[in-house]
Amino acid sequence: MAPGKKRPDNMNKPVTIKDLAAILHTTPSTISRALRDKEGVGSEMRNRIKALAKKMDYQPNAVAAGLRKGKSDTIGVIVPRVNRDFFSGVIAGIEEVAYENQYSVIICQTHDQIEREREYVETLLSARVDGILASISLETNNYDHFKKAMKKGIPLIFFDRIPGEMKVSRIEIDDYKGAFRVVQHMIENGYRKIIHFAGPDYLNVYRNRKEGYLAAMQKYGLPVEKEMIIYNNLTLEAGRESMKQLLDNDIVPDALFSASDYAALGALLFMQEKGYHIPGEFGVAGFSNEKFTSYITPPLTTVDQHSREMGRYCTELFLKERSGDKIPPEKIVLSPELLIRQSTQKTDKNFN
Amino acid sequence: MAPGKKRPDNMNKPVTIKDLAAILHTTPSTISRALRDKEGVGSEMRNRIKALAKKMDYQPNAVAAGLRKGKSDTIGVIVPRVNRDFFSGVIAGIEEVAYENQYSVIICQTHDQIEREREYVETLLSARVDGILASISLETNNYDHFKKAMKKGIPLIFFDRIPGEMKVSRIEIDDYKGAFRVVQHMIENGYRKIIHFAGPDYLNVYRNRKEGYLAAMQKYGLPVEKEMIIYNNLTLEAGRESMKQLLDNDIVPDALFSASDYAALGALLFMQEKGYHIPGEFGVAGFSNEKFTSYITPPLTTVDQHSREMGRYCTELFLKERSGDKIPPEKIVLSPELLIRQSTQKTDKNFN
DNA sequence: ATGAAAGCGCTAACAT
DNA sequence: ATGTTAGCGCTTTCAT
Repeated sequence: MAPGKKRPDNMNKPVTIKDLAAILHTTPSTISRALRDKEGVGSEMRNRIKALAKKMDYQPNAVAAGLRKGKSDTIGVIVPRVNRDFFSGVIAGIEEVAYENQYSVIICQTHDQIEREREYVETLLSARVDGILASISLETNNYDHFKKAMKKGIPLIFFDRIPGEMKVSRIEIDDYKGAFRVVQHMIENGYRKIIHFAGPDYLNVYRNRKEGYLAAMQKYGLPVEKEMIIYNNLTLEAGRESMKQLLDNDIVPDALFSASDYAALGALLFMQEKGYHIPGEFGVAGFSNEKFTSYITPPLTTVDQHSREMGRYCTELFLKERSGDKIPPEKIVLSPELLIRQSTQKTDKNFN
Repeated sequence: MAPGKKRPDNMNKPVTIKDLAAILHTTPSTISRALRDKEGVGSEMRNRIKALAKKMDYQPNAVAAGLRKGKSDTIGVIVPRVNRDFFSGVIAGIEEVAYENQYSVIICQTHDQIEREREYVETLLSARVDGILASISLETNNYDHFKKAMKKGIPLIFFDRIPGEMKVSRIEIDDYKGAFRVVQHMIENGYRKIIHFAGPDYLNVYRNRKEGYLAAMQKYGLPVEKEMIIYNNLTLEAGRESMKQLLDNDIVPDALFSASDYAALGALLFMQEKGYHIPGEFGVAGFSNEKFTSYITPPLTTVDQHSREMGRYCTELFLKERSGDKIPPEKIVLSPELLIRQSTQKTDKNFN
């Protein structure tokens, strides 16, 4: 050692259980047991150990423990984006239950890109997370990366956006029912030519919402022309643009059921600019119950997806699968909640 | 071994570099070098190794590597809540830069509780994260847990909500300037008795917004009575309730500058219900540029905090501090952006 | 270019 | 109640 060094033995390296053991003339195993409140340590010894650990500012090393135990006490969560009310609601729910069970949560945003999704699955597998909770990206139409995770035997649970072809546990809401109810409500309120903004058909949620829409229309004998179903990427801008194109093509519906609140908002704003009265001349309903929907004018009819509960259930599903070897996949379906607001109250005198 | 077992040697244990080494009659060190593209491996050997790794579905174990290297390639992020547009924006920014630099992100929500904040700091230290990015909870008035992290020498960077007394790197927006500008704008638009919804004074952001408010009022010679500054918890409900109490006490201001968009919205809705015209009879401005602010009627004047940029800068600050021993704390101050919308346009004929 | 050896910090099986 | 031993999977000297 060169001269001029500081703190000869108190180098700034973190304290380990070995250090503690040396000081107390005992062994690492005893320290380990004491600190984790395992039995097999005398109460006097236990107290001395805990006191010393505190005094020396001992910091357990979860990485080392993880390596040894073969688990990390960490859950990986994959979502398209964190800044959607729905997803951040789910995350909040996941985090709550995880916290209650001493799990950490690693959050990954795919930005709706399959490539990022792939890389994140790799990262999570490398990190040896104890489970993966995922909602797939808009682009995801191939599931090899998830199948790989399954093959490794790590619990994998999907929520909301779910790969159709995989046999895994899942939790979703009844999108079909939610859509059916919205549209039924609109029809009963006097709307007839109701168009639909849809997402990609290979995503269960959008397919089901579209089916619900179609079923309701059919039940009431209302025709659905091809042009009445518009596929777009469901953003605010897309909603506005789609609406514009419809009018430009002289297609004038009297209502819209959008698979997304954002696209609904875009259309709503556009129609208002064009001078249409909402809900009098044009009714609008969305899906997801984004926070803004209740604050806009008029407040937007939408469907609540119980995001927080979904997150909680999802994590509970994981906890159940965690230990159990080969529990058959479970499926939970939550009931959506129709939130009737002013934007679809064509006939209600109170609103007009 | 009992009979009836399956796959005698191909047990379902994950493949390790040792396994690969045995198969290729070489050693773990060579495998490790090859897989990580370190020099010192013949190109033919390297190819054979990579091919085998792929074929055997080898999954690197980041936990083991982390233990060995003493780092985890993970950043811990602590926020009050993920489902605020501001925080989820910051998270999005953090995640972007982290991803570009092969870092994972662990997200922790304190729910604005100091106790959770403490526990999460512990968790992150145990997990041996390479850095902590944090925005403190509403309750946090003691910083021992963060000081502990600092003492361990792990990079700690605060954003937005910052402990006053600590000498650490930080990134914030100029809340004072933002508030000053809003209030100045309101005064210039003819509002006189402008009240303020404030958060706790020990949080820099709220203190600064209040100071900005006071400075603007003073500059224009407008008196600020004690009753004109209302401390509440800045939720929608609190905003509504505070407004109600003011009116109940016959205090009738002609405008509100709220330190939070949510509280501003609560007050706005309440005043509308009471029949006040906004912005004609009552002006309202908020702070944070939550998404809903531009969709409500009337759209809410507010201040944008450049959340995404803040997240990006914050992570870049971490990257800078990561290796460098004892770089002096840096401080970045972003400029807020005043978003003038209809809710404060008292005198603008276009709006009334 | 490759191999041998050591060890990161912890836990758990097996003694005593 | 405590100690001994072994090893999780990897990276990194240090040899050769």
